[in-house]
Amino acid sequence: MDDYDAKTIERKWQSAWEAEQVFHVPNPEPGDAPDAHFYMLEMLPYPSGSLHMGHVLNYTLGDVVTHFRRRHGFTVLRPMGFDSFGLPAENAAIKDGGHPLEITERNMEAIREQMRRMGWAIDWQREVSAHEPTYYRWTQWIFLQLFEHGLAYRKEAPVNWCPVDQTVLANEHVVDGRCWRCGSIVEARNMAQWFFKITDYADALLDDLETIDWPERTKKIQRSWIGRSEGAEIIFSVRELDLDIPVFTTRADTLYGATFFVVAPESPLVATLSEGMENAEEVRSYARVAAARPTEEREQREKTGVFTGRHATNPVNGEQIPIWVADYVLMDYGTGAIMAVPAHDERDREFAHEFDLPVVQVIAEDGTLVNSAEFDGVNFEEAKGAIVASLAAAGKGEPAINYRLRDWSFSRQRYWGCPIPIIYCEHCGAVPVPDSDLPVLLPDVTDYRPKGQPPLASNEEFINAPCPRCEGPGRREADTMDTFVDSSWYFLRYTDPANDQAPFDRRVADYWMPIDQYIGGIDHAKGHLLYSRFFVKAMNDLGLLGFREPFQRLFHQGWVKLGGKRMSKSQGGVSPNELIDRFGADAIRIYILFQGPADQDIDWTPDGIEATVRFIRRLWRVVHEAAVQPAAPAGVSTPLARKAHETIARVSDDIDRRFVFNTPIAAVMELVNELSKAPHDPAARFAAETAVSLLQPYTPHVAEELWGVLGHSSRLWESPWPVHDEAMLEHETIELVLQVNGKVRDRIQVPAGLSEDELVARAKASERVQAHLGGTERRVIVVPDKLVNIVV
RNA sequence: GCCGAAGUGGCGGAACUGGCAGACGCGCCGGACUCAAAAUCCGGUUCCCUCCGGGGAGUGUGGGUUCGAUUCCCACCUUCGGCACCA
Repeated sequence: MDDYDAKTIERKWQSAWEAEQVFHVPNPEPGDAPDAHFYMLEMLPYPSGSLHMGHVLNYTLGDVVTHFRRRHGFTVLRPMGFDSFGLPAENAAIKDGGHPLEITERNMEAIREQMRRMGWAIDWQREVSAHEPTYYRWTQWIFLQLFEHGLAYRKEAPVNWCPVDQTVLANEHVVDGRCWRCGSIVEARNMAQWFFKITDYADALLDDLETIDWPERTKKIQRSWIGRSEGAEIIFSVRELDLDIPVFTTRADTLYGATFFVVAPESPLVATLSEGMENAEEVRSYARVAAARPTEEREQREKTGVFTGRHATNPVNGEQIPIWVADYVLMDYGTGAIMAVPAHDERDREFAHEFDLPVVQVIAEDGTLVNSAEFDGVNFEEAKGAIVASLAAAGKGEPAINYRLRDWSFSRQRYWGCPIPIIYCEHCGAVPVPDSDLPVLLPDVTDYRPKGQPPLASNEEFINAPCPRCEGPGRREADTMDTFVDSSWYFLRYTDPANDQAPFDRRVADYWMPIDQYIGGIDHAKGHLLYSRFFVKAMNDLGLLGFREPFQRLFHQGWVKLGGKRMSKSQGGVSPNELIDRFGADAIRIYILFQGPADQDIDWTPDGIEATVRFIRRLWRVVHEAAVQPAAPAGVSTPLARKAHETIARVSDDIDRRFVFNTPIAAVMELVNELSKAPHDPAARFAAETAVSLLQPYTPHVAEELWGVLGHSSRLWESPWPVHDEAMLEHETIELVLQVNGKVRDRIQVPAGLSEDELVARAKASERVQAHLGGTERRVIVVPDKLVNIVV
């Protein structure tokens, strides 16, 4: 027996898999009989560096599932690609010199090599990269489809501007008022920007969460991000201006308690209302200053505001209430104006307190209305509907729904991204580039540093283009797309990566999709995972796809942390490559999954990797010993044989039903321990085969090698998953737990299947039980084949 | 502030449907082999008490339901995540 040599074994099997393209799966031809197939996908890496241990966990998880499904007879699609456009590569290029393209491709090559060395079962023939024209041509095409159907539009709007990265950010990427990448405080700017109309899909995105198998916490994040709230739109009017101002409220029941009215400083109403008033200048200057206040300051929550001198009519009682301008009212939620009910809203109460405005209670302690005319005594929940109904009859209000979700701003003032295929023409406006002219290639520029305007704007060769409609002079859109656009449809391109007629053939996409198991970090809960759902729904509406959800089942792996922080590429210290050199890929794969439940965070420590190597060496030794034993005669049922069957059952159930990956390793360790204690058991060989076979998804290299040692000429990677014999799980004797008053007093071996009376008799025969049986017996609880509890 | 998740030995964790708390592994202690060490193997390892038979306590804290609670219910504490002037 040679010593276990990870390096040689791993190289050997990796070469075999590569030479035979073992993990490539072809697409079905039209008319093929449907087969059992499975689409396994992990979120694709961003090639701004090389892989870290977080990736190792993510992709090893996917790998175990891939092998497990393959060996259950499924055709498993498990592709890989690169989210290769984006800021980090560009910033790295600016910092260190070099071109983003060079840096990106160098990183991609390093990652491919790492992935090969980890032995992951990937169909490399389907590789896609966001920055390749063959890919982004279709990103542009999909954008144009959305544009032509009104789902992508350009408008001037206040947006989040990162002063360091010199670009606009989506709401999803502003964290605590700061840029999620560089941490600078985000500024509000008014700019013409591109948006996707994700708000059209707010209800669908909400409702269809019921149809997918996702972690509940992720659904909750999406639900609260979409933020649907049901209420009413109610019209307040300003008599002297003959002006109707609608407000949104969820509390129509408190309408009689509205004692003042507030308009957001950004609202166009500020100008209208202050027009001709004595203090017009004061009002406007407050609005100007307040609107320009940095978000951070505005969140201080100290109430400021100014009275306009105007009054609005409360539609329920005709009361004239003062109109204020105050920055605690936001322009981009509801209508940018509110009715204020200081008695029942904390913010309104603070404001009323600050400016000495009247407070009128309209809901009593018991939840019924007071001071509310004919609604007095009505329960507040009922009053909501009743008041809205009565306003609706008078044409002064109607039920309404508001969302906190905003449209997705996706244009970026940076270089390293997908060009937006639009040409601006003086006569024709924003004109789409015809399909036949796609892709609009990202030009090779030398200076791609951000200078307040997008780098492409100063590239004369790129920017000047004739209008596709009138052939007059035009200018190309100089912004590029957010990388989250690229990653909103990559999983579709994998199904048909070489298609040069379309982003994908609908038949093929419909065959593989939706993804059966998606694995990635929960940090994408309200970004990528929401955007992709929107894309799929929109493409379904456009007839490009036959399904409405991309990810049927979702799992979030935990973070691998170092010193309490998430691992990232910028943190040195733990290099998967170095670990592979020292311990081998199999040991690292098993180690990272043995640390605990895969959805839980792991504090990285190298302690115990050695132990994992030790386990593999132990396996190596006992399997070699067992390999010279004769094969077990049929039906042999030694304790070792039963242990093997039990292990098959446990491992299969853990991976399949429970989706846990640490306990199967423990189960196989137990089996190997038993085997090493009984090396000449008639079932020794069977136990060894079982251990190797069950471990194969975790340690595919050494398992394959040992499969050969055990005399198999077949390939383990394509051998059926073992099946346990149910009869072997039944024990002839069981350990009966004996309790007195719920405390364990004894454990005895008894034959399985005894009657309750017989079990009680045996329990009472126990001396240790008898010692605690003083007093009257009140009750006896029997759990057959398990436990007897005598209560005295 | 609102919403959500999690707290188990010295450490990572196991206990799936209310029924033996601590599987498996790390670390540590003792032993075998060895001139010695490494490697390997064997035994022990929740805490406290013990006349060595055993007894008691114990899953963040305090209560409750139950014959029986890591598991269910209530309150609280701590940590982590989401939202946050959203009307």
